[in-house]
Amino acid sequence: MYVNEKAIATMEETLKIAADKTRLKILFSLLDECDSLKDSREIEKCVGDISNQIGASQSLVSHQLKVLKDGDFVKTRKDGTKIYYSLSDEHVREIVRIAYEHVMEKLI
Amino acid sequence: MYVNEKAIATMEETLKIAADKTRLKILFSLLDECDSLKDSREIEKCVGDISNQIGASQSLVSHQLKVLKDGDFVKTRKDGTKIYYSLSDEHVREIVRIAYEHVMEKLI
DNA sequence: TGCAAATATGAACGAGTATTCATATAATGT
DNA sequence: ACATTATATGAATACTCGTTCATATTTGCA
Repeated sequence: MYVNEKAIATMEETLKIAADKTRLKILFSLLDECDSLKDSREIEKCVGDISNQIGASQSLVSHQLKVLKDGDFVKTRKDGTKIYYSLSDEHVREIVRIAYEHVMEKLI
Repeated sequence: MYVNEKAIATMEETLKIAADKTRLKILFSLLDECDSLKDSREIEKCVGDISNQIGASQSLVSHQLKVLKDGDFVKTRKDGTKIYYSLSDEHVREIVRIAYEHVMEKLI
C-alpha cells in the first residue's frame, strides 16, 4: 500500500474542495429534489436559485461554484443569461453520499 | 434531501481533517503492511516510526496525530515510553479507500 | 537520582482562503 | 442604443492552519 506523492497531492486537493460548508451546501442543493442520495436524477440550478436556497450571497456562490467547476465537481450549461449548474458525474455523487452517511452515523 | 446546518458542519470538520497531505500520509502509513485497501489488518505504529516512514519531523507528526485523534480518526495504545497509533475503525478505512479509488481514476 | 529516549506542547511565522463589497461583463428585450 | 437581469471578477480583509523551533513531560533504566 505504498502511495506516491502525486496521489497524496491529488487526494488533498479533492478533499479540500469538498471540505467547506458553502460548497457542501451547494453540492447538496444540487441533490435537493432527489428522494434520497441513491436517487440519481440530474438536477440543474442557476446561480440565483442556489444563492436563494442556501442563503448565501450571489457573489459568494459564484466564487465557490468556480472552485467546484475547476475541481470538476460540477458542470455547466448556458441558456440565455442564465447558467445552469449540475453535479458533474457519479463520482461526486458518491463522495457526497459517503460523507453524508458517515456524518449521520457520527451524529447519532 | 434537506441537510441541516449541524450535518453540514460535521461533514466540513471531518473532510477538513482528511484534507491534508501530512495527515493523509500518516493514515496511509497505518495501512502500510496491508496488501490492499480491502485488507483489514490492524496496523500499529509509534510516532517515531511514522515520522521516519513519511519523512516528516517528530513534532509535525505529533501535532497532526493529535488532530487525527481529536477527530476520532486514530486510537492509541501506550507501551512504555512509546505510544502506538492505529486507525480507529472501519469508517476511517472506508473514507481513505474512497478517496484513494477516486483519485486513482482521476490520475489515469 | 540522574540520564536518555519517546512524545507532547506552545509560541511564532507565513501561506492560504472564505467572505464581502464594489464593479465588470454578457445576454435579453424594448 | 439603453435598461435590466444574471453572473463573473478583482481587491481587500480577517481568519484559519500547516510547519518549524525550542522546550516540557513522561517513562524506563543504570
